[in-house]
Amino acid sequence: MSKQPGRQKGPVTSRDVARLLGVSQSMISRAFDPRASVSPANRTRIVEAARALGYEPNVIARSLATRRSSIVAIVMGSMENPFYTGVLDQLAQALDEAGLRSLLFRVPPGQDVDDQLPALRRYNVDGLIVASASISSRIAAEWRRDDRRVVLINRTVPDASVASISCDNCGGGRQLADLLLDSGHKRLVYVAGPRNTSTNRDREDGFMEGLMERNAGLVGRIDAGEYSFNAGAAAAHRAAALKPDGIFFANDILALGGLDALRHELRLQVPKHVSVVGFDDIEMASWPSYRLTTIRQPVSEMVSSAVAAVAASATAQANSISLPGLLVERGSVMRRHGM
Amino acid sequence: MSKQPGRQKGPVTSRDVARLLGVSQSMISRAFDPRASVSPANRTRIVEAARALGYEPNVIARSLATRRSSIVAIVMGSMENPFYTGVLDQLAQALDEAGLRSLLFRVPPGQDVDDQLPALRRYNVDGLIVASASISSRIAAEWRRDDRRVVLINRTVPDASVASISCDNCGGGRQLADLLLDSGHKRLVYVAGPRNTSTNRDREDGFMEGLMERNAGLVGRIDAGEYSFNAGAAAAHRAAALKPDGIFFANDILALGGLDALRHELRLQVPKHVSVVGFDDIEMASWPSYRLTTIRQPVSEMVSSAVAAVAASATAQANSISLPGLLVERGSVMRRHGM
DNA sequence: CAGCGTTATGCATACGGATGCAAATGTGAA
DNA sequence: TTCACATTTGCATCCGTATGCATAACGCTG
Repeated sequence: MSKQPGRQKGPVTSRDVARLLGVSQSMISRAFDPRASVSPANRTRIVEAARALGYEPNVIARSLATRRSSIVAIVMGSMENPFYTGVLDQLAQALDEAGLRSLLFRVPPGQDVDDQLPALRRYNVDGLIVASASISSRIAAEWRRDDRRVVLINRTVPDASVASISCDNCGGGRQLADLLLDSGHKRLVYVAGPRNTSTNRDREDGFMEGLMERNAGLVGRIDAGEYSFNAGAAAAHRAAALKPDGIFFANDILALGGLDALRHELRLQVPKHVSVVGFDDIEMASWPSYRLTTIRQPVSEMVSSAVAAVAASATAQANSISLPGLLVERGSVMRRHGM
Repeated sequence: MSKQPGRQKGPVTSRDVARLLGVSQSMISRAFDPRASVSPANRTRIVEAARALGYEPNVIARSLATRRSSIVAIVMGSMENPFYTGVLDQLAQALDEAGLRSLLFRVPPGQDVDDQLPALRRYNVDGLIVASASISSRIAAEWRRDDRRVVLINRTVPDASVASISCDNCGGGRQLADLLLDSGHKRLVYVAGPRNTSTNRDREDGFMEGLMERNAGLVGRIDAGEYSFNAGAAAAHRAAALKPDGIFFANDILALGGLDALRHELRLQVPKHVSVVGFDDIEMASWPSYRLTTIRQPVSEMVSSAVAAVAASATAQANSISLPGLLVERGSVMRRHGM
């Protein structure tokens, strides 16, 4: 039970450094703020002493005083779709490089994102990146009022205060329509994802427009209900009944499930009997068993834009940007005879 | 520019509630602490008033006062291995259910985890769950001293103060050895993952022991270098030169890459010409194109144990637990003739 | 009704840094 | 040398909640 002042209990604080150097605590604080005015000599002394003592500013205390935290919340809806695990991975890394921490929120399926968000504000998070889920404009407005940025990935919301970064889902759908038509497909089926997602809506719209512009149409439309491998397989069974020669699955994970069902359960050859295309270009799409032709979403660009948007100064205009997807042709589409 | 006291700038604080009710701020604080003594009548009044005003305790301020944060840091090494994205997903969910938030740390490849950890302490995180990476015992000791729990998933460290949850990798390796031997395989190859991972070491050890107990051996050992699809494919090429009739890849993602290379690049049939087994049971292992026989790690149990361990009271003993894996037989192993 | 043990409440202060303002110091021009 | 002005520094206070200690209110027993 020695009570020497030398060995304190807790971690080193700015006051410890101040005492050692015989200066005020404020100066320590300022020494770590690049914009503050501290004489160069003292700044050096302080930084050295701080390192010697093992002092690191306490982020919590700082956050209490400044009302900002350098923490960005990442809200993920489903993680079933591998596309979003990739996004998450890159997001975490990009935020880290921007000096921001990521607080991860998984929204349980069925739960509403909006309900979780008030809890988030108690953490003073500086911003919010929402992937694979949406958000009400009421909530968005609240956050904006507090000067907290919110960025949606692949979703949009009719409110100018929230930034939104998407792949050009509509344009991608068109490209796929052109591809299938150019290679002579006549009996096309669209397998839709969840109704309420803008990714699904835009891809479908683009595809249909592309078809209609060339006076083509669908032989059928199947509702897969959710973005998952099994849903894709189930949809493939229903699609097969329509004798299609080409199927556009609303995303890759559906397409992969569909492709496997087509080949292994329905004994159909892909692309010989049916062509299959997807959307996203998840890693597995390139695996030799699949070689799926698809649209690649520019994930890195989307992630950098998202991070730039949350980190943006308050005055910056929140805007929606849409990045073009890239058609990646692999082996799941075949040129049809007699066109 | 009205200056009415009614409409404040910032969020509602405990003092606002106190003022409204004409009681002290401490009472508000205590009303939200189940162990504190507050008269039932007042507790009710306070909770109601709080809800009416939209008051929510500020977690940052609380954290500053209590030195705890209800935040757990999840440190992930590589996210290339899909197994860990599954773990992450479940972890985030389980922590959430335990009332804990997850701060996600991605350790860039090549970077040392230890270097990142001091930064973490500035966030007052209550605990640390490390997956797919290790940690030095010096750091572990520091955290323990501050009464911060650290839990390793699928790694161990020679220090009793850190809890460690693993799948019984060794036992899994044995099971696979038995399976391959029982089904008459004679020319076995082991494809190793990263040298410094305990998962790889234990699986290999278990496999070799299983082999040796029955006087069998390897026809060769290939070093894949890392846990990735492409590394598996590359390893398969080298393994094929050895004319094996069975290959144990240190984990599923390697096995999948290997399997595809075997089939599509080396024109070998699996399992007819070569049997293939992996470890983890990632989702893709069950896809019809692969139907990989593998050992399933009990992810849910591992995750619950990990969460229980970080949430445990300080007095609880940190211990290492090892959960058995389950052999999942699918279609990538064939019974060999003449045994 | 006095005397005592509980329970409820308020007061004051701590947690660790940030920051507006005033005081002190330094610089240059006249 | 003196005064005006810019740069450094320190003081005091705030951010929002938790909590030890003292006090007030309450219930019970004899």
